[in-house]
Amino acid sequence: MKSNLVPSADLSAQIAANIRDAIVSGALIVDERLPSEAELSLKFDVSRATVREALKRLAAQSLIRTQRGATGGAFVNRISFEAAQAQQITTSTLLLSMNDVSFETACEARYALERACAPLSADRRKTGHINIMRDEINVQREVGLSDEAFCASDVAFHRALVDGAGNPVLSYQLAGAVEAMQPLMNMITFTARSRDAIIALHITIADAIEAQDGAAASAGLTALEAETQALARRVFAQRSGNSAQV
Amino acid sequence: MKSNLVPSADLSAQIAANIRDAIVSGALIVDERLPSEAELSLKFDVSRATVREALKRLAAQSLIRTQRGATGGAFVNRISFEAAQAQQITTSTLLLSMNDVSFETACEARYALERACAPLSADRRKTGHINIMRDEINVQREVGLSDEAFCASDVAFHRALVDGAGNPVLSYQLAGAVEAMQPLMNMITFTARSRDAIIALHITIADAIEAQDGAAASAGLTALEAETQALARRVFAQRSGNSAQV
DNA sequence: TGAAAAAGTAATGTCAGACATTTAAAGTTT
DNA sequence: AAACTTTAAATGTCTGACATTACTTTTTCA
Repeated sequence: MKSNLVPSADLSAQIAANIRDAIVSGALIVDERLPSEAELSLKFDVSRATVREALKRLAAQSLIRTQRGATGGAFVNRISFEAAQAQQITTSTLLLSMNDVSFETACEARYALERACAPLSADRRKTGHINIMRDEINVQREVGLSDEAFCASDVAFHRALVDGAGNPVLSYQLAGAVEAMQPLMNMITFTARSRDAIIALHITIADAIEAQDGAAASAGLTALEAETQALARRVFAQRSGNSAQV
Repeated sequence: MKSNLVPSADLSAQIAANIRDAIVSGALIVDERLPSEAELSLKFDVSRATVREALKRLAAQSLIRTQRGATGGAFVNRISFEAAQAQQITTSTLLLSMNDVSFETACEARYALERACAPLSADRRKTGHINIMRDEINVQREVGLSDEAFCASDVAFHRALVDGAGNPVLSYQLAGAVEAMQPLMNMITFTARSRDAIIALHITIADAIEAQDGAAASAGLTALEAETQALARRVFAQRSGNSAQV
């Protein structure tokens, strides 16, 4: 852990980058304790406040955790799939909402990635995954269900499909794509008829996954993508046609 | 932007969460200026140091940027695909290295996701993407090329393939999967013979993409995955067989 | 008059030192 | 031996000061 820092940035950013490099490169291993704040401030020749700002930056990325008390300090964190997923979802969601990504583009990406999981999920899905999919389909059938709840159930359905592949890396990657779509999906009003169409395709997909027919599941996802894109086009066209509401 | 904070966590974490929620919910919009540190410290009734720690947490996630000077302050940042990608790569890389994810699992995820891009890329790739792929194949042919350089070229090849789909969301998502694999790939020794096999498949894939034959490109990727998995098995088996080196 | 120079100002960046709080370990008492 | 107390070391927080930056305003003077 050398102290060769890049100038022209905040000291706390430089120090954070320095320590981050040490973690990424493996010079600092999981659960290893960093020097105390006082020691770091000596080492980098800055005040304790600056060291703390650097450590908070790292904590925000789940790279370290801190403990108080006599044997406390900052420890290299083992990034969990859960924490990484949460971060990825936040980042992906903001990325889509801030960069005028079209519904079409995001939707295409999501279904392309899901199709990648379908054959694996058809192969390996457990009974639990099938059950979740069936349950969510029943939720989606409920009359009087709000659009938000319908979307949430949709997300749960698709996550079960993805999880069925039994590959945590895939589940992690897909979480961002699927969850980040939700705010965009929430902009859509789902009529009873469009819900019926979606539910029918969900049943097709669940059947295919249960029958371990990957090709059929992929085809179902393709059909669902087409249905969703068409629905979105209708909704957006109607909106811009009626009231010119943003 | 209310001040109803969750207890039992650091004040700076609570404040960061509060402001983060305001950004994610859209209460604070892109390029909007946050109150000054002094004003925030009044508002949340904490010291300026604590406010600064909170702001550094947000800066570490690219949610805000800060400017010095009279008209400076903290501004809501428009997350760029580039910044999001860099974060995702760091997170994904650490996730794989820290959680004993098997080569097999990571490799499967990567190729599954890449196959999702292949048909789109075959449809839409520009000449530039083909050129990059051809160029990287030539790099991979160089004699005396180090394993690291070979892997780096491999990554560049596959990123060109993914970028060919012309979907920034897909490119962003895939960047994590492809780049995070590199450290794992670097553990492999690529013999001249195994390089030849990989290069041959790269040529098959590049040809298929150029011919806009998505199915052939997918098939090429499947073959490449099988080749890579087999190679990894050979290398790891040999290592555990010979010297009991970690 | 007008452009350059100087001063003003408001913000972040950094520092120093103090105190509060938490936690585990060491020591003491019963 | 168990329960309590003390100690020590660490992070968490506060206060106040000064440094630095960059925009705005004013002044100077050609």
